[in-house]
Amino acid sequence: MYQGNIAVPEQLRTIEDAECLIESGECPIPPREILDRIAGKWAILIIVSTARAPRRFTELERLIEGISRRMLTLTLRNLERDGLLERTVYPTVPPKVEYRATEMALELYEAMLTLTNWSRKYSSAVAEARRRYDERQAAECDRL
Amino acid sequence: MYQGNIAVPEQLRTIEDAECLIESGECPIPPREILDRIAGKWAILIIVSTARAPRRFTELERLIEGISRRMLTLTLRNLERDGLLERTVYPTVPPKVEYRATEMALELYEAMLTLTNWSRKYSSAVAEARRRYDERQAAECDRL
DNA sequence: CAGTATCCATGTGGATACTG
DNA sequence: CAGTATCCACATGGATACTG
Repeated sequence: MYQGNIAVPEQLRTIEDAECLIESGECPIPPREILDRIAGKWAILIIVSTARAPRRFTELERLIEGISRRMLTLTLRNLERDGLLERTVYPTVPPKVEYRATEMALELYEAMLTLTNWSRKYSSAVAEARRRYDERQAAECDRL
Repeated sequence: MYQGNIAVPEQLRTIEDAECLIESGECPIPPREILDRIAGKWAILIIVSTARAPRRFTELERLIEGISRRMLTLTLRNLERDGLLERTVYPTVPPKVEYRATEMALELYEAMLTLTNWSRKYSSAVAEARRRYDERQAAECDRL
């Protein structure tokens, strides 16, 4: 049995309690939205790549493999709007714009690491569970 | 300045380093997939509501407001496949099926709390950032 | 350079009729 | 009861031509 101190299930008996934490609560911005923001394919990558030094638009476009111009723009705007990215425009010709992760963003990234740690800890267990599940499905299929 | 010990930016200079953590790495299941799994609107709610006691299908359908039958089924299957949910079938008539969160799932939920904590800490800062951003946009619009 | 605007393909998810 | 199957609406996201 797992003996760690998971505080939450002790307090959360109902789905409403959980929704308080996940969906709404007293916060102006519900946690759900935060999750959505960073769950996107690109946001975390942008935060990380602007964490140590300011980056320019084209630089990010090159760094982040596979991102489209559209998605880069959209994600940058959203992150900037939420105060996770600082945008500095140098009014030169040609224009120069730099993006840099804010401290808030760095802490968010740190929080993300808790999840990646879980992932590292259990990834083989999950893989194993999937293998067994798929095996059972195949067996089921054969039987019919 | 933020003085906490964010370990990662120290180690992660390039986007490739970050991708190691977020996208791939040596794990059989990349963290990205885990994020995708729980980022969905319903997964966490299901995990929480099956955390303290087994729940039946219809029970979940009633508990989790707004979920469609289709999404409930899909999410349950995915969670079961990943070993996050235990599915027990009682071969009675009518059938009875119970779902229960595994220990792995509880730990995942615990990890999620780090994010909701961030959210609680910064939600007003984010809201404020948004307000300012939108205000600037409106002013910009007026000027044109 | 740093975007914006447009078109289009695909995926996601709701509603619901049907079934063992 | 516990699903499955089907249809459809909408959002997401890629490619890319164009612009200040």
